[in-house]
Amino acid sequence: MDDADRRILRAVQAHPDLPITELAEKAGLSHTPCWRRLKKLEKEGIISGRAILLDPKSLGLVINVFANVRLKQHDEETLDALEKVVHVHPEIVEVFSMSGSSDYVLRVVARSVEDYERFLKKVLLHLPGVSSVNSSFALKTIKMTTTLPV
Amino acid sequence: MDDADRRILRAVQAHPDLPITELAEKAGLSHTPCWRRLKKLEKEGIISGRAILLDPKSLGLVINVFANVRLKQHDEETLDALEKVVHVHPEIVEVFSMSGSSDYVLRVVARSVEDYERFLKKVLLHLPGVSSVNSSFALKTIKMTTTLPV
DNA sequence: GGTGAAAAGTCGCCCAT
DNA sequence: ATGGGCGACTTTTCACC
Repeated sequence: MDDADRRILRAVQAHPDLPITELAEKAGLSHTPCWRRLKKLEKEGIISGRAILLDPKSLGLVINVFANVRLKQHDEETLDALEKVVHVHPEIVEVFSMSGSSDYVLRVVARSVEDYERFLKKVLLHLPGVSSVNSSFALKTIKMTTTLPV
Repeated sequence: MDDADRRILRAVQAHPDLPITELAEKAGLSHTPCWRRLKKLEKEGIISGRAILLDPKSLGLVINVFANVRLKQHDEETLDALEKVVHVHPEIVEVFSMSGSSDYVLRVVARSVEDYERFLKKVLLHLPGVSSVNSSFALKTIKMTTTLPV
């Protein structure tokens, strides 16, 4: 990864659906080397994929909750089970294991507070090893980006 | 938005760079109506855009922090100023205004704990109206998706 | 790395149904 | 609202500087 690679990454992040020729232009290269580098970045996994971004509001997903989860057991099986099962639920969009007072923080999207409450009772509280879930509601999404600083 | 639209959205989310013909197939339509619906979904803003996803680890961005921000002032100017200035810093990838004990939660990426500490001192603590910042470090990213349930 | 060009595949939009 | 098809454009590959 040299500076040209970084310039390419900055350009694709800012303009994900620009044709290679224009991308190359923005990165200060011509199309072939730019394409070669792009492929290399994909193969190496530095570019991990592409995504379509949907507008949560349009889908009625107006509720964003941070669920702070504490466990009663911390054995490996319990952790592995939990870390696997969160992938099954599309309402859970982010999961981090944490230092400090929570064991995990999950970001959960929902259509309404009632919806979230149902999800909390039916799913979150029954995740492997969970002892308590402390929910913080977002009032508004101020910023939300997939663009990383390179 | 009918059921065909939802099938399309599910298909593009799961396979963002599939050619329209195959997408249409997965959604149970043929290419033209699928294409028209996709365009409509984009125009209506339900599809808000595309993105390239980079692997944070490959970029050295191994530190993920939730910064819980409290304000000393809650007047409109302060809030507006803060909500604008977070867009200037690419290290801040998510910002939510919150109910409960924090006014804002920011997710911040960094290359190291020292890096984060610098950012905390130089930027976060000087954001408009901030009285305190409580940082929780993620030990590991378990799940992180842009795919929404439709 | 850059140039140019040509092959393969998609897309965007027309049509007829 | 669906399916077919065609020209325009991109992506991808190549040979060569």
